[in-house]
Amino acid sequence: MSAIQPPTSTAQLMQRAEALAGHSLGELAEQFRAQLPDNLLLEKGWIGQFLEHLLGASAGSLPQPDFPELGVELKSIPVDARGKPLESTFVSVVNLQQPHLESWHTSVVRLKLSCVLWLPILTERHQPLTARRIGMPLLWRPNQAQWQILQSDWEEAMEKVCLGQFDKLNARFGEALQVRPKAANSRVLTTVTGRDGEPTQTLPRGFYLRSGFTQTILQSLAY
DNA sequence: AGTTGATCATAC
DNA sequence: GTATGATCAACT
Repeated sequence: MSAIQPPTSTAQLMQRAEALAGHSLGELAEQFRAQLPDNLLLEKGWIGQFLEHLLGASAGSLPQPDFPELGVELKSIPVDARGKPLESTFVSVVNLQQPHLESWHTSVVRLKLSCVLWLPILTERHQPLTARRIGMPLLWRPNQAQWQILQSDWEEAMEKVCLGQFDKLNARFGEALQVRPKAANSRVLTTVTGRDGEPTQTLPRGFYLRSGFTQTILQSLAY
């Protein structure tokens, strides 16, 4: 795959993204000489990483937006024929080690969600990767009500971390932003501080946007 | 059928 | 192990 220069403006990024709309992953893979994986199960993040390349993203695996100069985060989102998200959206890992050093204002969650370029992937169950088409991109900045929900969810989760309540740090909390495991498997553990200040181990977690929240974003911006 | 917990690839 | 990119599969 040839290297693609980072976009110099958000407008240019949007132009690039709009140019992808309507094309199938098969077409784009052929055009850019990329090798589509035989099995998405074995490379779950392939589509997202492919689109990053096509649009010139540069942040790599750093905890910052995909386009640092523009402050724009790219999210590919599988949607059905009605435009409904099929999955939740991973945002970032949860800092379980130093939660007291975290604040909402400087959090990676706030940084990444300040401006998101949603790129819908029209997806049907069992549909081959090559046949899936890119939808129209949407640039989203949270409104005041959305920010309030996100901050509230984030603070609720981080409070549990600060208190060492890792048993309560599950997917049942959070109106828009939920916490779920984020690891290679359930045997992966990370060292944290427990309820009584003692070192203990727990499963790494990540922040995810619930699909219902994402659905309202996509629908409100579609008109 | 929607949600929660589990899992896969890769770079460093 | 921790960060990125996510989807799968079991459970309710």
